Amino acid sequence: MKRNKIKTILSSEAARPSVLLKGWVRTRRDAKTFSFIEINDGSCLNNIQVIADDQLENYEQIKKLSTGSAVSVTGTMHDSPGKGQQWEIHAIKIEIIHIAQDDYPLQKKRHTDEFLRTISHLRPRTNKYGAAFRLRSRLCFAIHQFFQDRGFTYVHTPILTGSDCEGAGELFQVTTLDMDNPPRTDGKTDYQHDFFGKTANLTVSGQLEGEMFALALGDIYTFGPTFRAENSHTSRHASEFWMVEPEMAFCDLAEDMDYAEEFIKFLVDFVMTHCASDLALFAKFVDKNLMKTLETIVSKNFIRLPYSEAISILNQSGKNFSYDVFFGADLQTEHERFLSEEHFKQPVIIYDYPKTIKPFYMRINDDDQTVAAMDVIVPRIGEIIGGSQREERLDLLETRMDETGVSRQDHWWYLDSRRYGSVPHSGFGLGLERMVMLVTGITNIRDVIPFPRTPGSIEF
RNA sequence: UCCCCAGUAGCUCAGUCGGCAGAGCAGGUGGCUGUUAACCACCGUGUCCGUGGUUCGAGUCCGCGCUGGGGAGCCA
Repeated sequence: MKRNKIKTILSSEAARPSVLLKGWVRTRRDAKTFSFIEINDGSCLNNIQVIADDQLENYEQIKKLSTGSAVSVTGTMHDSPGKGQQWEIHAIKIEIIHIAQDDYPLQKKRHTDEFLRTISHLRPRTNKYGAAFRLRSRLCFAIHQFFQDRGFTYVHTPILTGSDCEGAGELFQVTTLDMDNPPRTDGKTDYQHDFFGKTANLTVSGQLEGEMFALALGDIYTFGPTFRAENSHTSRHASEFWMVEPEMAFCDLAEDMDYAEEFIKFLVDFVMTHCASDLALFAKFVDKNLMKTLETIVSKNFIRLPYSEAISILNQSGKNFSYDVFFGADLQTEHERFLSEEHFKQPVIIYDYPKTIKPFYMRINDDDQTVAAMDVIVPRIGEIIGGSQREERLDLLETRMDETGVSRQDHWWYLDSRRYGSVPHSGFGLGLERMVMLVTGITNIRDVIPFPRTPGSIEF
């Protein structure tokens, strides 16, 4: 007999004559002639209650089942007379697979997130983290569905890269050289002897390679791990995270913003529809306003605000910001929070930023002062999407590269795309973890990554 | 990298003015009960983060360090 998942059993319309469950004991309570055992198998948030009668041949062993122990239960399904559940299982046979040691760190009460981070290998066994990682999985599925339904091609851009000047944060270097005794030329490490014959790094973005495929396959997306060696200790940054980067040919900035808004709404609506019970946990224990926030995102059109107007609103707000606001200044966290959380109280897309604060590949607008860039700002999270229309005009792109100190020689292949059938195209990047944070209300990125990597921390 | 806060039992935390180290939960034993973070009684638990100093005396005050957290910068 194949095992039944608890999710399937609990959602049954009618009682089944025979079930086989395998899972872990969450809690056990003894009655006079039987024992209540609550079992969880990870298929859903809820436990199933098993009634173990003292007539079972191994009842003395069953009474020793501690929290965390693994069991296999064969039994019959019945309406539960107790409160809190529709169904329960009357055990015919309980096979003890393993009894957890009594120093099992997870208790039948609330733990702090900080403590659970020190036991990342066990925390997915808790309600909250189980829900978070199930939800993360569903969100990844939804990301693929959104793009596949719209005819996008999934492209695997490289994780090892020879490019070292994309300007998106600090890079992790990858080498096979003997770090205690590297080959040297003129006193400096000679990377001609390294594995690839030059320096190599972990990717900080698949965008440039993604553009090459958009200019061949039309609409593409990348979705994979991304690495930043920035020494930042905040609740929103990790050294290893996942990023989704769609890239669309024949697409301008307005259409790019349309896609970004439609995408976020699709993902939020998807989890509201398909992850209702897990979401309910977050709405109850993590963020009381969660459902209201999500409904706002799905129902309201995102505000679209040129950067110059954002500057005006900030200057007229009467707020005393720590950082000055003027045309040419990068928007700080306090400014973004004011706009999305206080002024508009909903997602805002800010676009047409000054070229001086944006990278070389963004398309210059006719005013020659701004570029066709856009950031999607959401309450509580801040920037969740950053994107732009790309500069498709070879001469303007080369000028921008020279201005910003990006090597034309190293990017010869990138420039080739502007020589052979160059077309307007656009794309954006969405941080998966920030999306998980948005839909769960979890405030620390370390709690939405199974085994998070941050500066000074790579246990597990 | 900068600013702020914290570190006491397995976990969550209290510890007053510098004067014998505490509670709840978890664990153990017994009892009770179609129970729901079950309940009741009893029992055990310490490098008070480390280090140096002030003091008759430091968990408590001071210096340095480590670890964790919050915020900023940078960004997704």
